[in-house]
Amino acid sequence: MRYAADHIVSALKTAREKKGISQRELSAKAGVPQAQISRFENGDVDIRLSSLVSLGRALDLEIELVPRQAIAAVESIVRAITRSERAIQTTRTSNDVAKLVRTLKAVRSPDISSLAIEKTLSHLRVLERFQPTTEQLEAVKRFNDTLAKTKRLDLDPEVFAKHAKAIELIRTQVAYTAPPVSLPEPAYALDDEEDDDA
Amino acid sequence: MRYAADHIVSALKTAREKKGISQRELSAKAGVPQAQISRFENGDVDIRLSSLVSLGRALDLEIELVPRQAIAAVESIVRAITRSERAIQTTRTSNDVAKLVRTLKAVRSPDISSLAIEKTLSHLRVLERFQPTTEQLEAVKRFNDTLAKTKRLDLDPEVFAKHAKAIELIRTQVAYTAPPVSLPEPAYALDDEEDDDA
DNA sequence: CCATGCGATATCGAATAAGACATCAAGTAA
DNA sequence: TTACTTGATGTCTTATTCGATATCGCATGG
Repeated sequence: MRYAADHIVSALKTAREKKGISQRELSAKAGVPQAQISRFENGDVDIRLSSLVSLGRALDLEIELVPRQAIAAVESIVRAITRSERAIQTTRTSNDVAKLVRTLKAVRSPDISSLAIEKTLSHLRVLERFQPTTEQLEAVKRFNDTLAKTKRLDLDPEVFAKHAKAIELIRTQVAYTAPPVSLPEPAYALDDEEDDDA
Repeated sequence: MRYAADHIVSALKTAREKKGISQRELSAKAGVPQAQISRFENGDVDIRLSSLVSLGRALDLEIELVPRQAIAAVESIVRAITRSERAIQTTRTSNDVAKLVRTLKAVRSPDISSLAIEKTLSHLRVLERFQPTTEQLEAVKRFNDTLAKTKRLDLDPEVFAKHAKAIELIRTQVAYTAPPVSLPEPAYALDDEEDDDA
């Protein structure tokens, strides 16, 4: 079924994804069955307000009625806040960084210097300590995707450089803008074969 | 039934009332049965999102998901806009002014000079030409309520003066801030026994 | 290969919103 | 009084969410 509330539906879904929690976790928090959440996110059901509020609350979102005149202003505020929100550190989101670390370590290409790889790895170590924004995490994911596609075989040095540059930029951003608090408990460890600090 | 969405419910109800439209009118606009709107406004039903959106749209309101961090800012914006919104001119809202005019004309009290009454009446004439904000209209309603309560008998001159002062203030505000457009068509006429312009 | 976690689906019964009426009491205007 | 409007309720029937539970295919990691 399609009903005229797509933006709410997709907003809730992306909110969940940004928090990096699964439908089952959200289900536990909100007290709404996972099956129901799935149906809801796919627009299969015309959700009731009480359920919507429950789900929203579990995601730190409130439902507001905004006058048409004000929605531009409101959305810009919301956008600004959302953008600057740190991604909640979970096993899942940190896995994106960990995964990239793992893959990079496996790269053995004649066209890419191990020095360049080391540099990127050290940037990732910084990302691990601070909490990157969801926006920044996406760059990590893109890097992962690219590496997955090329299967680490014919890795184009140009492409690699581009992604590496992106990571470096993020590292700089993070170091300057992220709160200098270290993670309460690193969800994973980087040190399996090296141990130098950046 | 009570479910945790009171603020939405009451917001929608007051929005409708501020527009001065009846449940039946809203029903026609939104395509939702009047009975359903009544039950909804009383919190008797757990409304579905599609209905909520329909009702909201008919009232120029959009549903937004706002991060908890942002709701203070958002609400302040919404408040600011709502407060300064011109009341939609309908038979109902203009009746508030007309009613006050009628009641005032009927006042015959030894404690209140007819001059004071005349003055207020002339202010009301200005209010009729311009569109007062909903906030300002409320002062008119309050005056009405007070007069209704006292049944025009033992009207306290102090109280009268206070309300009259409020109306005068509004008249000044309106003359300065309201758009100098006259109403497309005055929903009612003031001139039944006098015709002097202010 | 096996275990795990993910989102999507299916089924079923119970609860309930929705829709289409019809009133009704209270207030209000003529 | 009479006529009209408004919001609230009642009563049907139908449609659909909801909740509980199980399962599926898929991807990932060991």
